[in-house]
Amino acid sequence: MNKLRPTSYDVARLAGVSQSAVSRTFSPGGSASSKVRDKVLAAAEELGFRPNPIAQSLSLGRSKMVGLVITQFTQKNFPVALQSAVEVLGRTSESLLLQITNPESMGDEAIAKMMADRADMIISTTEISPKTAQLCVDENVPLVLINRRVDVSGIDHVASNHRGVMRKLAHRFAAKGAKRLLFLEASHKGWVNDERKTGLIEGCREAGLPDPVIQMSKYSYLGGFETVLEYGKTIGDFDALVSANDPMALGAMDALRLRLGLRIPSDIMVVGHDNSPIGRMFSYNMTTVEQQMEQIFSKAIELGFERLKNRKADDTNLFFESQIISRSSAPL
Amino acid sequence: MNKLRPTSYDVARLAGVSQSAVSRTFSPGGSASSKVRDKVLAAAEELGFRPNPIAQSLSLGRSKMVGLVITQFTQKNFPVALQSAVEVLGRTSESLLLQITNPESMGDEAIAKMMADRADMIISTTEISPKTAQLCVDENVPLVLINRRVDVSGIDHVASNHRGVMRKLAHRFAAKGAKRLLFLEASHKGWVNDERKTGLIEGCREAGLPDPVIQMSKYSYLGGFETVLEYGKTIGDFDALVSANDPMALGAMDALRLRLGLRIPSDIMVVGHDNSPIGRMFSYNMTTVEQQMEQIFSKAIELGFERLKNRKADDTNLFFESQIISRSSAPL
DNA sequence: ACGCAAATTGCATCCGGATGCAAAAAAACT
DNA sequence: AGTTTTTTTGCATCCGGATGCAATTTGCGT
Repeated sequence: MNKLRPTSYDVARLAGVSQSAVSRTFSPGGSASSKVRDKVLAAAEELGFRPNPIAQSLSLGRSKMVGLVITQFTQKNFPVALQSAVEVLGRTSESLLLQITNPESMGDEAIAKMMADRADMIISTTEISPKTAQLCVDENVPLVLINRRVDVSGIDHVASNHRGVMRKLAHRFAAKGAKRLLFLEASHKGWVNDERKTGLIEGCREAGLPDPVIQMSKYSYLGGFETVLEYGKTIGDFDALVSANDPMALGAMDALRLRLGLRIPSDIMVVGHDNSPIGRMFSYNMTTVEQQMEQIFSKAIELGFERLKNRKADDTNLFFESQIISRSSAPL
Repeated sequence: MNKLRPTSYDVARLAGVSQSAVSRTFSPGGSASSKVRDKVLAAAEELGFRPNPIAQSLSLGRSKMVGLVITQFTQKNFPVALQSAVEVLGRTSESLLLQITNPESMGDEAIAKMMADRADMIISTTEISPKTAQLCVDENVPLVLINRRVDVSGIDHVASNHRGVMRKLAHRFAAKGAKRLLFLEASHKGWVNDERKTGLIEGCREAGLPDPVIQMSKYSYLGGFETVLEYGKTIGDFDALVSANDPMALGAMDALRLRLGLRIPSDIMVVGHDNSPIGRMFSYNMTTVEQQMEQIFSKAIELGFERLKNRKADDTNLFFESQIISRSSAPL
């Protein structure tokens, strides 16, 4: 019954060689004659032997696991991000260790848990305190932040060019004759929100538009809905509404159409952010901005590996261009 | 620079005790006098010592990791399921090892990878072949399937009572005077789809309604949309449309309202499935069915632990009651 | 204070592979 | 064949804790 898994010693005995020979056969650069290798492989096959990854981890000092700390966004690009990470990791021989954090809270605890679990590197999309970041640096655990900032040397950052795409958006609006823009920023602020806001303002100035009105809103579908209602009919004074994320934009659309009786895009254009699947549905068909999530994760993991192998001295700070996806809520 | 992490030997040396004393201090049932324990804890604190989980795994033969194999559903309850799993695991001292599979493919490969990674147990929401299931049994890795079936002894199953809630739904429809029901089943079939269909049919018969019409549809928003369009105006002959999942239901709603000009619920009621956040938005406000995901995951993990401790001889086959969430698309 | 049981502590070994080193074997060169 | 160089191979040890066993200490009873 208790059929224990065979070890390298079992294989060695059956093959009539030493345990080291077995280990070398299964190691990429191990020197073993083809004669020995064949005997070992045959014996391994017969016993169903697979090297124990835990023993390997202990011996090598590497766990072959990448820790991913990700914020939970029920409606946003959470699945997309995860999917990207999994796909990228599938190509390496790493496994995925996951922690999920609440969007409002810091990820420090989650990162600490990853360190305790001995993840080889940590990729995080959560806010993080400099103290925790420094801890990673001290312990030589590569940490790569995605769409977040922390001012600590030894940490890599990969992000979308949030500012750039928003500037481009402003120019597109200008080209369409839109003048007065309303920007819905998230009450739960952060670097991304700031970048987007700044980009939009910069773009408006460059294009000769007046500064957009900045309006704070609760970060959710309901938040966007209620914020628009508070404006009431006066929201018609704006030519376009730009949201820092999709859920708020969707809430705004529903308030504009269902409650205020405005038409989109003729009365007011709406642009969301992150290309969540919801916005693609026909009843919204919302113009939005898409981040290159897969590329971002891919690069993040690559950077982590470079640090692991000590091939890096400088901090990387990389940006990927986002795409504007034009749909009927704002034909840009 | 290369500040290696301290080991139990370092702590032992500093505290002036043996390595075993350190180990025992950090082990739950270890016998250590308070004098020694204090010295060890002080030394550990000073050095920042934390037991190496990899070494523990090797020694204990347990990895303290739960493997979760989950199907990717961009619009469905994927985040909910994951969140539930993470919350439940947070209460144990396990970590989460994740694999994501394509909904159309088998999870065998993912399960094999989990076994290779030496997960203590595997919780899966993917289709799986009996062969792979048997492999888990043979290797003594507890496998618990969620909302899936496999006919192998030694595997536990936890699922929602899909059939039961659909029967209840039929009764509710009957009470509202609805007679002719249309059931949208997913082209990508499976046990869940069958259970839902069967339940609805049973419920209709019990309630004295005619059998529902079963219509296959592509499993997606667009699938539901197009399927409804194919019916055209004749879909108005039905009193209610029930979908095997949310995305199809949402697509159906949009087709009904935006293309066919029907009113929901007065012309036709619509019920989705899984309570995805989208359905909650005001423009849909869709009646749906909610599964007790957190309880399901919690139970699944509990069952896994019981098998790990050999406290189980029989196969468990457990069902949790789902809730009907009544909203305006079908006020039930 | 003495005897015995119970609790504590250290020693040695195990978990399963990886690897430096030196011995042994094979290949290459006079 | 004799010698040097290159590969193979095995031995021994390490990675960092956990734990059975025996030795030691402490506690309790009289």
